[in-house]
Amino acid sequence: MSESVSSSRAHEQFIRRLELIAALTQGEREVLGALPLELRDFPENSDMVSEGDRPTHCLLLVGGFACRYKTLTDGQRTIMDFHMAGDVPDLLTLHLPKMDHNVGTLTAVTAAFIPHRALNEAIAAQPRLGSVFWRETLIQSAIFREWLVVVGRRTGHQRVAHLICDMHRRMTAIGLASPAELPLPITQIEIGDALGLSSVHVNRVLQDLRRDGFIAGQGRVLQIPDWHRLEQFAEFDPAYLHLKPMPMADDH
Amino acid sequence: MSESVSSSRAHEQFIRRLELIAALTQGEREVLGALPLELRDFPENSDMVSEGDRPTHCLLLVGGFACRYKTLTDGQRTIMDFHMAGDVPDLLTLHLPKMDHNVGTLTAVTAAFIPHRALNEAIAAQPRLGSVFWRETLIQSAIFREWLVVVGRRTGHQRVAHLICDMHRRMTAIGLASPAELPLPITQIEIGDALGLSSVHVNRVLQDLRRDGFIAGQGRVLQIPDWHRLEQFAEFDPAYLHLKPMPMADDH
DNA sequence: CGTGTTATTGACCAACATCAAACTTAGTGG
DNA sequence: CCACTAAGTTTGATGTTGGTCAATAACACG
Repeated sequence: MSESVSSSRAHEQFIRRLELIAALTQGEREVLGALPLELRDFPENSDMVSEGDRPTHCLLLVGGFACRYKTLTDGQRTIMDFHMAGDVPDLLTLHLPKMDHNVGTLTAVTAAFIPHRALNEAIAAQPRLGSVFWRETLIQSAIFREWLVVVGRRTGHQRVAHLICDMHRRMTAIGLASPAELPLPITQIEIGDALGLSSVHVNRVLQDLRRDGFIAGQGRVLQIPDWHRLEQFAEFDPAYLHLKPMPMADDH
Repeated sequence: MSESVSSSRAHEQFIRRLELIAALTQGEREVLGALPLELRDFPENSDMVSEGDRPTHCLLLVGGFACRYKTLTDGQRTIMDFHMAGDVPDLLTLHLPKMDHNVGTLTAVTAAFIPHRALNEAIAAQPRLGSVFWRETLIQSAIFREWLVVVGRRTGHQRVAHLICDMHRRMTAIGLASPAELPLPITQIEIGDALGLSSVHVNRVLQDLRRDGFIAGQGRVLQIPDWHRLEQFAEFDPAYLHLKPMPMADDH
């Protein structure tokens, strides 16, 4: 059920993920590589952290997809963000001890538990790591702001297009997608929950986008004939992701 | 145009504001009280920080109201949050140097400039202050998440009611509102920009809320006959503000 | 080969946008 | 103090986006 290693694949993923948003020194990489991790598997559609929890660990996603969501009194849920390998969705519990929302899995997930204490010791040993973690939570914040604009002001078609662009950038950054193919691991219901649309409407929007040549491919693996065109349509500007320039960026 | 004092009213506001979200030691208060501040006035409806800027200072609001917003290509704007005395809306520039949105004034504003360097020195002198600032940015983040739910999933009536509850809590916390009266310094246009509604619709919604006894008073000073009823209607749960229990809380 | 989830379709309806105009208010200069 | 102006508020008429309900079809899984 659990296992403890030093500088495993999980460590590497975490380090590579942080290097997408900040440069790391060798000393910092070493401290990160020595973090104690306990791997654990979660089934599809289960909660990893729940509203009201006061966790003593953070969760590093190693495989699979998760989302951050709230459930309303009438049972509706709002998905506020998606998470994937390398993300630590509950990094905020370091300084906001009580969760005010849930983090749940979309697919089966493997995650590594990192004790708060170990993270704080890492920060103490390499203070700049504190800034990197802080920065990571600020980028999260920037993503929420951008989604606020998307959900508040754009049409259904633009919202769906924006979500596709967003996921594509993030998945490409960690090697899970390519300019050619985007394997989206989320249902139309979940897309609706994230964008404030009904699943019925999401379905119709996807058909329109397909008809208009913005997306292609059936099932959950999308091909996008013209990224530039899609991004333009969605008014997608990746600046809010604050990623350093990608190695194999497909920018015009 | 500018003035430098030690432990002015601005310092006190900042300290009191931070004490709403975290306990401070005497040493921490002293370091905060010694921060170099330069006061400056901004006219109504002007930008204090703009998208693309790389500020070397942070802005502490001392008087007046401001908002955080983005402008879309078609000229529409989305307001992502409101700010008031004691807030440092661009605290995030400490670790996200390039602004990805604007901060502008709603009313005439007095703000104090604090050099990044001074803030970093304060953190170095009292490391727990770093955690407090980090926490402050995390609460900002929690507010964005909550608004995401509100904008994505609630009716116009609930959105407006929620905004009123939100502003009331925050303004009461710093002494700008009471259970009896809420002097809202924002136009219906701005309410619409914040909630993803047209100003026409906001106007009709306000009339409905008035007719149904949720709000009273004309002009921009609202009276709320029954806070509990309004909060229930809005499904407002103040947990996301992460404020410590208020001295004169009006909880049931 | 059932059983449950997801995707799709159609019919109908409500919330909210848009457009345009009138009205109110506050501020400004004479 | 009064006209003049600009911004905000209010009202009405009309159209569109996207929701809801309900049923069917397509999958995935054991």
